[in-house]
Amino acid sequence: MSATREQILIAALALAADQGVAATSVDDIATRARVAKGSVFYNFGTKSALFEAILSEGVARLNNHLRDATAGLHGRPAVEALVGELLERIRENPDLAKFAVAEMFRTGRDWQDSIRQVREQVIESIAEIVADAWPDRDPALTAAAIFGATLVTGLVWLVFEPEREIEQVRTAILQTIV
Amino acid sequence: MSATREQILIAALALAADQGVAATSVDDIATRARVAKGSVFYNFGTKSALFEAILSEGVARLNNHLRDATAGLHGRPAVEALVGELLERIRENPDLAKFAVAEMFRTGRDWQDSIRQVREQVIESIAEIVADAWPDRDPALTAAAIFGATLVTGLVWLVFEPEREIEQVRTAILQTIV
DNA sequence: GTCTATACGAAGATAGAC
DNA sequence: GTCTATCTTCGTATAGAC
Repeated sequence: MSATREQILIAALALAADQGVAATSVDDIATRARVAKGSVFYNFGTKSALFEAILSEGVARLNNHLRDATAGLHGRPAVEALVGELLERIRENPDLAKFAVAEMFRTGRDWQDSIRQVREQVIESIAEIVADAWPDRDPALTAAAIFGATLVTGLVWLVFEPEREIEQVRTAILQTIV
Repeated sequence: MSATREQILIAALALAADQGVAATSVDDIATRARVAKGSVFYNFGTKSALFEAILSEGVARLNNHLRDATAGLHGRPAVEALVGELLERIRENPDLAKFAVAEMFRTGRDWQDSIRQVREQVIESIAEIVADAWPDRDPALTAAAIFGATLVTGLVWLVFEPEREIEQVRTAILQTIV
């Protein structure tokens, strides 16, 4: 991937995580990425396509990480590995987590399809582990609860109490989830 | 409150929940509310002030409900009442929940202060109950986990699987949280 | 208190030089 | 492949009639 393209992706995600996509202008993105506005359109075509690329590439990586982290595990250990890995991914890329949270429940957006895939894929990954660990529970709703608890706690940590250790956060979540 | 003001608030919240605030124009709000654009500015001054009003009024109501629902309760029953009440509030006003989720972790916004108060007040309300129910846990992080689990599960329910009963959702959350 | 008409700036997108 | 300059549309906000 070219350096220009990379810089644009990073700048766009950072700005959108903080202000939202619509409030982030291509001018702002270009300035922060230290490229000209024309380069943004040359590399991505439209503003929408730029954010679709951020979303789909980010989610593909996340799903791979979740699968690797839980491969071969079952029951409670699988759930613990999953929560731990998700938390580390959020720490690794908080901007992507913020962006995903903000867009997760919207339906009237250009990248509606991309975001739907994100949600379904991630919840589905978690639901498989839940179904295996607790066969008597509703997999989809339980997966949503675990995902929500980890995502919100992780972001509260990184955005408002970054001085805490990840182990502290992981413990608090796993104590709350059974 | 005047009918015009009320219609504007409802229309603005519905549109912002679906598309985000910045992507929602005052033109769109006025059309949906069946009033003239000028009336929006007459009643609220600026677009920002309109959304600040939505946020602060909505959160004041939410906090009152949470307090009433848990008054006099302690320990696990208090947590159950809290989750149940929060879930009902989300069902009652899903648009406000979507709006709050989308804005929750942003810092570069006009209504940054309002949203900070929202988050702190709600998490604080929950943290008090948590501290009482589980004195050995970290109140703030545990509160975040419970809030996140309920909020995300509630919205997954209403947005993507509305055919389910609220009791089913409540049970799934309370089974997951201990 | 609500409307219509309009001023003015911002933002997405394109054209063409280098 | 990246830049600058420009076009055009859209959106916030205001002024003034009713």
